[in-house]
Amino acid sequence: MKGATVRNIAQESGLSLGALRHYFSTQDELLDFSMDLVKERAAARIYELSRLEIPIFQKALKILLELLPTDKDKLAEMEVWFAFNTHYRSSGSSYNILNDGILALIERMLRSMKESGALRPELDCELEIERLYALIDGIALHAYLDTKRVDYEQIVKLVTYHMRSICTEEAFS
Amino acid sequence: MKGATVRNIAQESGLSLGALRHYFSTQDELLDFSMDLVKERAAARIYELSRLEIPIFQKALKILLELLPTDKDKLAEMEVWFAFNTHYRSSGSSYNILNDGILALIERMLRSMKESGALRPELDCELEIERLYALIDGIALHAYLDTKRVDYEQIVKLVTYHMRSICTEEAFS
DNA sequence: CTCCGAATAATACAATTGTATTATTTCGTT
DNA sequence: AACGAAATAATACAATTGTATTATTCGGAG
Repeated sequence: MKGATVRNIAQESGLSLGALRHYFSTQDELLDFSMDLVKERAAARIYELSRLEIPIFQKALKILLELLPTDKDKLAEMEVWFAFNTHYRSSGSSYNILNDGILALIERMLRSMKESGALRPELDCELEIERLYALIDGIALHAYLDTKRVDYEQIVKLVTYHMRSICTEEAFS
Repeated sequence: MKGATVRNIAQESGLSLGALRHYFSTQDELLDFSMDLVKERAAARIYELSRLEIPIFQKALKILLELLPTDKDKLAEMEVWFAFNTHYRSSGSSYNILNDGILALIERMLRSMKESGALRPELDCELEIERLYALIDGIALHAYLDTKRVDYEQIVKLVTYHMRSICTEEAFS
């Protein structure tokens, strides 16, 4: 957040301090708005993905890879997300950073896979939801912290490996 | 980092500005030292765990649960860790926050489990290391972000579930 | 065209904060 | 006891920053 001063934001957007203040009377308002914007965009991206009509295993992989920071843009987005999160935590703001919709997306995905028989029948669906959710965010965290080690190829390998381990043979053949 | 001002730290430690400055001539020095301290303590805790002499499955569970924020203290430590991480990223400091030794610990753990036959033979050990590492940090992240949902019970259930899924039947009977 | 409010700009103000300076105290050594 | 260096304290200074104030410009409705 070091650079997210009102003056910097004003300059970068080509406005003066007064002009910017006309729309956002306080810095917190400005930051809240920005975070809402990021969340809206992410939600829209996720929604689009969930409406794809392709084979279930490929679709699952595609969705999961879209959730992960597999390119510079998403990596930067994640950087921002973490910065905001830390800021809100330490500033005691009441802003709720949660609910990015990823959990709900993963839940729908796995339930539909279970329904269609793509999920191995002996698995506990509830726990698989939590496990996949944690795994995805863990990979995201590692990609964010150590991009060299957890690069794109590694991410694909890991996600594919996990999905294979919970799917029936027929689902990805 | 909002409250980590030189003045606050001086006051909380019962020193004056000048006294504190006698030991740390700059704020960055002070923060670097603090982070090193946190890392040292974590490393010591991890080292102790790795020397335990108990059955391999119980030992693995014990170690993994120790790595996770299963109590207020470790949760607070994680909060600090994230705050520092974000600070260092945005301040352009050259401090290297990486290498907490967790990856090395998990690698040793899984390799010894593979050696002793506790790991299911059909699994890819390299990928299982990365998967478990990501899963642990993902659970940690979720516990940090949403303590209500990912509480102690949930953490135990998830970790146990995953370890069972990669261990042979004999390993945890 | 005129007028009025929105939009923008420039400047000011107070608070915080990192760092520097200077003076004073403490304490072990000779 | 005396000296000197380390330790501590108090104060000062400059920079940054959020916010407030005031003035000016713009653009459309009447």
